[in-house]
Amino acid sequence: MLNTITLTRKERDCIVLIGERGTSDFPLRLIEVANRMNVKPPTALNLIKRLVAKGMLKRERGMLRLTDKGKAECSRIIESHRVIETMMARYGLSADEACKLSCNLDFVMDEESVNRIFTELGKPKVCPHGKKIEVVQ
Amino acid sequence: MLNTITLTRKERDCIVLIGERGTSDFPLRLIEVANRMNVKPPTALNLIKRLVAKGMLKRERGMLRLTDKGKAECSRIIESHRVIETMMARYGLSADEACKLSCNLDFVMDEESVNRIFTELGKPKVCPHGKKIEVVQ
DNA sequence: GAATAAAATTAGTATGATGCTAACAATATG
DNA sequence: CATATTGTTAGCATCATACTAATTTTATTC
Repeated sequence: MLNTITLTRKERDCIVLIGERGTSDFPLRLIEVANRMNVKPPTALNLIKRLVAKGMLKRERGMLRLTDKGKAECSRIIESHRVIETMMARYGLSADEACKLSCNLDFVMDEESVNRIFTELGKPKVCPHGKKIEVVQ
Repeated sequence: MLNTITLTRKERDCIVLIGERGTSDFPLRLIEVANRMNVKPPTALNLIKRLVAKGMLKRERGMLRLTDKGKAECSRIIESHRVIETMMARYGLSADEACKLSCNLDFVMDEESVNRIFTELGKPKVCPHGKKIEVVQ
């Protein structure tokens, strides 16, 4: 069963970007999202508006912050991402390849499936390459 | 590295459908592709035209056949599909869940990565559920 | 072979995701 | 305050997906 919350790939990338790099001290702004995603501000704005409409994101004086729902979704994605990545790495894929492929699955996989793989793998805390998840390819 | 031939998800489904069920005795026709993909004939036609343009498919008196290129691509996808599925099933996913998730990866994964997982798994000949690959969800 | 049925095709339209430029507005910063 | 930065709007474009309605083509059947 796939996850009920439907995100597009770019929405997924945006949530992970904001969730990963936007600490409470330094929340991201539109211009930074645009730059990091290699798109122009109007494109980023469009994406951001969709995430706001989906209840994932809130904007306060230009600052972009995930809502609780957005944080939960982001955590789920990152957890799924690491699980999938780790599984693939154990089967001989390079960390980068595993990461890229994982981005195609992490946001569509349901929690139950992730948990089942978790029990087999042990919960990995970091990516196989030890770096942060690269959201923008 | 992702595969250089870029297919959309529906193109992937269509190639696999034709490759799997279209034997040389009974090649599929447009109407059957439409029915099996649960779309109307014009939608199927559009898809088919794109695959013809990409050199994956040829049409002979209404019969749809994969070209050599299409056959190679289809084989690659199916092989990748089974490898990914088997890997996931070994980590506790149900056959159906593994199949669904695998459909998101099988057509974007490059041969080298597939082969690396192959060496770890042993080349599986069938899906974990022993059924044909379900292309249309 | 003509009539009918089935299949294929065209034309037109729609939606959603992604992306852009150009212009303008709002907000900071010096 | 002037300038620079940032955000926003409007308008447009492309691609994938999908539809209906109408027409044409191809098969089948009488």
